[in-house]
Amino acid sequence: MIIVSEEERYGLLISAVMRRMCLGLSTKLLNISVASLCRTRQLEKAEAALIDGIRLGVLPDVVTYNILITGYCQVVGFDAGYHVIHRMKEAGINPNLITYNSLMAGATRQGSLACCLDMLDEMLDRGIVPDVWSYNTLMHCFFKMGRSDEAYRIFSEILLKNISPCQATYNILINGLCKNGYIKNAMMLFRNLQRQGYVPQIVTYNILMNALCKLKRWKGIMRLFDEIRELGIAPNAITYTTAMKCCFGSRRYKEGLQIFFEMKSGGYAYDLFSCCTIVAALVKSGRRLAAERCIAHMIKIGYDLDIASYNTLINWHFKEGKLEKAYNLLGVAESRGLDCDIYTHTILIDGLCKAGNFDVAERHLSHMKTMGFNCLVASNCFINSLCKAGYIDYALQVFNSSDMRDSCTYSSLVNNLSKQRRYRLAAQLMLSCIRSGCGYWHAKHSAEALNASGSVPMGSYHVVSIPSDFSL
DNA sequence: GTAGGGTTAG
Repeated sequence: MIIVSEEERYGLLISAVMRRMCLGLSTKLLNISVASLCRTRQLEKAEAALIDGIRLGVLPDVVTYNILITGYCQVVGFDAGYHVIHRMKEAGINPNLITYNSLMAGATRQGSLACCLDMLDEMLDRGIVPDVWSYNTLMHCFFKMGRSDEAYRIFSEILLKNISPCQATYNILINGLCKNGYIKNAMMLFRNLQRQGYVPQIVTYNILMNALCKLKRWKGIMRLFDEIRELGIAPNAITYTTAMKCCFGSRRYKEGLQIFFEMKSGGYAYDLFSCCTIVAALVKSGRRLAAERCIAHMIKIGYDLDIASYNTLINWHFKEGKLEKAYNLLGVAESRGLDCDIYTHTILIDGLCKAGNFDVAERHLSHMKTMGFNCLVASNCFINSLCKAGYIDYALQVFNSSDMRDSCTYSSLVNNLSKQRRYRLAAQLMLSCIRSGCGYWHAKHSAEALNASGSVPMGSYHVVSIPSDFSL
């Protein structure tokens, strides 16, 4: 038996407490550093920090592993995140509610409903009670997969189980309804909630504004935008970007730029998203100098450009007729490991067509098809440029050999056929456009074509004068 | 853990 004095006993006690305090503090510090590395996608460094910690006697806890799981899910994918659970078990740490919620979020991000449901099952098997966030995430996952009915069932389950929905629950519900085409229902739900005293967040307004933007409902958006200000809710960069996009999308460049100036004068740092929105609009409306100024700003700030930003800049070079610069920039994007997406290919094809390089454009179009991309817009660019360059019969061949068409496809053909006074064919195409449910567009030549062909009663459409020397 | 950017016709 070792005899220790009273003094020694106190000393040992104090040192144990100190060690524990130190350990607690250090694990917390370790977690902060791992979290910050994971947030900046530096997983290898996060792992190195973990190893260093263990070497120094600082053991990771459940929080450390949960942070790692979130990081792996975000950077690599769900499987990599799930793998961390095995490491937790080896370290003798049990996964908790946050572990499974993070994994469900990871599964949702990559659109895997099966994994999301598996995580819920595993959670229940372990006797962990899901919270509002588990249900929020599951609801989000169902909506993301287009399964609105089941998503709504999860919302009902939240209420049935007497779990209090949080702000995000309603946001996810409203967003899910909007993204699945139930914008009217989402709007009604929003107004009903407001009548019941629900105070919407800026996120809620952003979701609704974005939904109306897709419908090109400019007035509706502006009403919401005014409402935000009346309620004293502070708009953020997303609100401004969405409002601007809607203005630009409906060709209200003046109003869009006004919002941009309001954002600037309000001291909002305009980020990469808003920069791309503005540059794209300036390029499209031919405001060359303003576009250049904005691009110079983008470069000066030193944003970490992603593929969408490169697409914006590549498109700018093409519109300026600088093909070589466009290709160089594409090379830069690829060398940075960024994958070209549907926009990149479409922009390339459009750029090639506008430069009159139809052979290469056509080859790239078939290459795009073999890669499994949806080529509707790219094909429309090809058809439209062929028409404008006078190769309208070849454009018709391309049109007839493909079943991909929308109102843009018809619009290009009808307008250009009408310009060549080939009204009969133009009218036929226009009617088949309307019959196929592609929608209708307002164009001088389309109306001419219809009126001239006598296919529909005069006055049904926007009527314009018909050339006096016209004959069918 | 919920919201925003980039491509075609008129």
